[in-house]
Amino acid sequence: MNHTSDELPPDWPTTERQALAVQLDLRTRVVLDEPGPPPGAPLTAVGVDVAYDDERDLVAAAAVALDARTLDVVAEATAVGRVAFPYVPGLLAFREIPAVLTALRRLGAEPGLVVCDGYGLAHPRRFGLAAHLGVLTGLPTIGVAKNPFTFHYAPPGPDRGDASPLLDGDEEVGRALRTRTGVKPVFVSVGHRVSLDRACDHVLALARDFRLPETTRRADALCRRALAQAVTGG
DNA sequence: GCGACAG
DNA sequence: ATCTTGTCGC
Repeated sequence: MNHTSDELPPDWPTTERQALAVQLDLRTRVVLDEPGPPPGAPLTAVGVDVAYDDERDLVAAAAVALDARTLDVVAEATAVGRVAFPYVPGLLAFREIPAVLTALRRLGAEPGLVVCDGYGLAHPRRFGLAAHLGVLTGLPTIGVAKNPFTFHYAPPGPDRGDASPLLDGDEEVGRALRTRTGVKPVFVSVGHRVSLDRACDHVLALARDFRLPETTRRADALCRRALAQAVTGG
């Protein structure tokens, strides 16, 4: 079985300067005026995540497809390759996306929604990982992050479902969403072809039993396994 | 100049 | 992201 990632996309940026230019170009193609898939209806929600071994210059990505109503796993795929870009705040997409694209190609399911680990429009140039992946694939995408990055928010109410705006100055770039009563919120932002209200509805449904959506929990576990297996061999 | 900084 | 023990709890 071939678990090696394909080569990088031909013109993948090497320098920060190139990456910035790509962001400024691609960000004009983000679609923000579609509501996205309706919550409650049949939906294949795909979680994507990436794990690293910087020592060995390895990256492992996972894509896990769930039935959004039952949270059952319906398909899985992984991809292991070389790290494509260093971690630079604001340029995370260039580090994560190549391996994620390979994993998505290998997934035997058509995603109705892709849930990313990180941000979409909540980004210094309004083009985070989730928005970038959406533009490259054409798929509806959202971002769910565990930290507020450089943004600010007033703590949402204490109950599951309570939310407050995630602010860049006075602009709402996402939402702090409480998925578990009394537990730190997650930070939701729009990627591509999904409204913020629906993004939060989907996150709440997917985070039925835990703070993080089941999509990201499954993808996180799988990419770690794939990385460990790649390092160990066999 | 200094601090902050998704994963 | 990753480095890392025990521990409390369902």
